[in-house]
Amino acid sequence: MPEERTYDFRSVERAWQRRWEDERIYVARDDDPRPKYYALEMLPYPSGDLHVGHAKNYTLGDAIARMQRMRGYNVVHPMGWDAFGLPAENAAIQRGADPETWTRSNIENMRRQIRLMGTGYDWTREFATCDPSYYRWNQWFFIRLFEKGLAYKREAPVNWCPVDRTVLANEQVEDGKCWRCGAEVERRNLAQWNFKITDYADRLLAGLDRLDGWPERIRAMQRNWIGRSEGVTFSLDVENVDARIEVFTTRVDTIYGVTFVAVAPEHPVVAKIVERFPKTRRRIEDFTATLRGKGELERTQLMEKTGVPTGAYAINPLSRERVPIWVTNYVLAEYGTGAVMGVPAHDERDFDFAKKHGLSIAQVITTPDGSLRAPLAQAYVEDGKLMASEEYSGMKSAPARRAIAARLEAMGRGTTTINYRIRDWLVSRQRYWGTPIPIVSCERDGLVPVPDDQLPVLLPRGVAFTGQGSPLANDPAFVNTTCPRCGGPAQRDPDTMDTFVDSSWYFVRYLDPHDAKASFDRAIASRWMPVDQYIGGAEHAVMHLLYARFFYKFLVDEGYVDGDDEPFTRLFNQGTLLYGGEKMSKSRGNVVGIDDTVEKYGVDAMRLFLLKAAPPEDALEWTDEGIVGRVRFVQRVWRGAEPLAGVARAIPLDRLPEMRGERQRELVRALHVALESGKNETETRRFHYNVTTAKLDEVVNLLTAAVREADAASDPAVLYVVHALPIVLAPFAPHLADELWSKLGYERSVHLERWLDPDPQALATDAITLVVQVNGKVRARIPVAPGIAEDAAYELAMAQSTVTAQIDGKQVRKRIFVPDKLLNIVAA
RNA sequence: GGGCAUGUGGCGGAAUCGGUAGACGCGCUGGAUUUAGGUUCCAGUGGGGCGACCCGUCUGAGUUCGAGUCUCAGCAUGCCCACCA
Repeated sequence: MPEERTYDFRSVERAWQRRWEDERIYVARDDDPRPKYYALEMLPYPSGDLHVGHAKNYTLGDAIARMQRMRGYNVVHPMGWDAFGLPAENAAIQRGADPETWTRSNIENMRRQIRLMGTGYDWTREFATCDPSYYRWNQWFFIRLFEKGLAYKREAPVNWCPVDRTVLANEQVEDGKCWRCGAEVERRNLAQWNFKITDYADRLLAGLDRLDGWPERIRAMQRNWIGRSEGVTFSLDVENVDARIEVFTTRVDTIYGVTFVAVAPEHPVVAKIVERFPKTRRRIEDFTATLRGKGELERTQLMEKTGVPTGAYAINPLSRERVPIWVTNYVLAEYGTGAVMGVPAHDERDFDFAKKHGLSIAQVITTPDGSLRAPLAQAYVEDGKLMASEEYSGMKSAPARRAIAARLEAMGRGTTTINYRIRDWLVSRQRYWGTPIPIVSCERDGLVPVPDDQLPVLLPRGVAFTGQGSPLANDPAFVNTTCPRCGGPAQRDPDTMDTFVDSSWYFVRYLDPHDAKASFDRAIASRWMPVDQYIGGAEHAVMHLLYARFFYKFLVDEGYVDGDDEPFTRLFNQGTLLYGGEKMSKSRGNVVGIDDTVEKYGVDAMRLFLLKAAPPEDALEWTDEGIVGRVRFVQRVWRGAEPLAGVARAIPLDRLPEMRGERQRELVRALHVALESGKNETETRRFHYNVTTAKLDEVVNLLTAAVREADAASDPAVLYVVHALPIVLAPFAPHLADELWSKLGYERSVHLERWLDPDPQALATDAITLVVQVNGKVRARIPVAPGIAEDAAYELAMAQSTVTAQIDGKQVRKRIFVPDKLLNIVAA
């Protein structure tokens, strides 16, 4: 039996959600004259059901978008679906579900749940990346990249996940394991499509310096991933073999300490040496066999450093010494040149290897004071002073590097080189549920792009999901086609694109989502870009966020969008939601559902809890008790304000009300403290609305007390706060705010109102508390008038027994006076 | 091993600048109201002491009139990177 004054959140919340959509209050217009603000949460994958962990992410984005809208911005806040991907296809294999049907029904459910949370999205911009009208432009951009030489197909050792049965990009291998399923990744030689992200390495790095609206942690992770290192690449002749070995080193100052050359088993020189020295063939092949199929993790980290001598020798170009060439497991074929100079005295890895295989160790760097002498117990890897290095002996490392680099360059043997750890983005996937790669392979014409007017290359329906081989490769009707150039028989590429391609430009498509003639309109996109506030978890630090930055630079370079080539001006990393101490996730089985929570406690209570419990960047523990406090808050607001709803219409909020006494002053001040907090948290982009909502508690607590007074209904200050309250609540508890606002007699939604500016006069106080310290310890708090002079304050302080008792008999040495705040008396 | 964070009551957390430590909420305790009350209202709630007081922000040093805040060292936790030559 609901009591008269109980706020019935169930019916109220649903009614407002309907009205907001009917009135299209979140639809952003391109021609709106107000300054634009693009708020965006990372594109969700429609996995099925939302839990309150998702709600945490969307609630923050929604509060920011609502706040900025009320602060006078033309806000665009879109939502859509990252709809391609493996789970849909796995459901097809396991349960016979059609991936599209499965995905679409998940989208339906998640859209319903997101609406249930009352988030103010502009649904007119919604799309799913599996819509042909979207992925068509994936294909179109793929061809543009291909034309510029930025998409290329190449056979190389790649990461293969045996469980998901597809290749993976380097970024998608974590600790040698597949980022999705955790299976140990294998190495395979396959011909695959790559995007040349390495061409953008320096710009991706330089751009990070400008992104001061990004968490430093994410920038550091990207810098680390790109991994720029400066050094020298030089070549060594191989004795009696017609070949040279190129090596890359950042420590060319240690070149006189080279005692061996280590090469990766895949290095081409190995074949030439084997040809020249057939007796070593067996040994090398046996060794290589032990490594075959082993992932990079196993080869480079789990296994001990090992190797076999090839029997050949390389010549140090400066010292002319001959040093043995070894095939080893610790040199990566893909990084640098696939070969390194071995300097055991000054490199830990080389030291270990030399010790194990009895290779000599030649010290060529000593400490600046020259005290360090062989035999070395471990590698000395610091810079120092050169020794045993001919004319360079005695030089410091840094100048020696420059001098030796110049000498090698003059000899025509070397160049200074910048090497990057990042590798090209491998985008082919041997799976069905993704964007088909729009390239046809013709025996005569080679790789031919599908003409633009034949896009999209549609995913065929009704293919068989056997779990054996790629569905597209097994479908002759799809694969067999004619060459667009010569008309002869040709084959379609049977692979689909990495779904990270889909999410690399979706944020631009939102701005012109229904364009059938182009990916998006240049003028419209340029008006809205870049994204002003991007919100998402840190798990995409070196995947999505790096790919999207690369892709957007390409879009700007090619003139598809004008303006800065960084797409996300500011990035906010949400903390995860924990439940029972663990991250809330479906796979852990510790989820708290949205539907149940909303039904039991209400949307606004859920939103307020998620905002209030912790700063948004921190991990937050969900508790069923904690949300009860927010349910109480919602009810308290209603019980406090609603009874006064009919008393007065249209209280002016642009000026302060008459305040009859200190209680009224305090109440109005509390409101303005909350307004100021909301403003500051938004402007500084800290978004610590946990503090702002705490200030709202104080307002409501004071209001509840004031309303109990007999004359509350005729008190201008109380009525002023009642009328202002919906505005300050609106970004955080949007339904409660609008319900109260309409009860107060206003026709238009409160979300179309202006946020109120905190009034300095309301924030000012006419009595302040002066803290009196003796030797830094608080001894008294005296109420004083603002602006009190030091001498007057001192006199008041010395009238306090708690102060004089501490000074008792001591000499006052010093007085520290902070106006209106503190007086510290130093006595000894 | 390297890098970056973080460390405050029983719990989540507050505390622009170095200036009243613990706002606000949960929980707990006591009281009120109610036929009843799991989501009502009020009050109290860092520890110690009867007490004017003493102690207290991971530990230890330091700077300062004054340190949760700054510096150094250590410990703990979390995240990221980890044979990249």
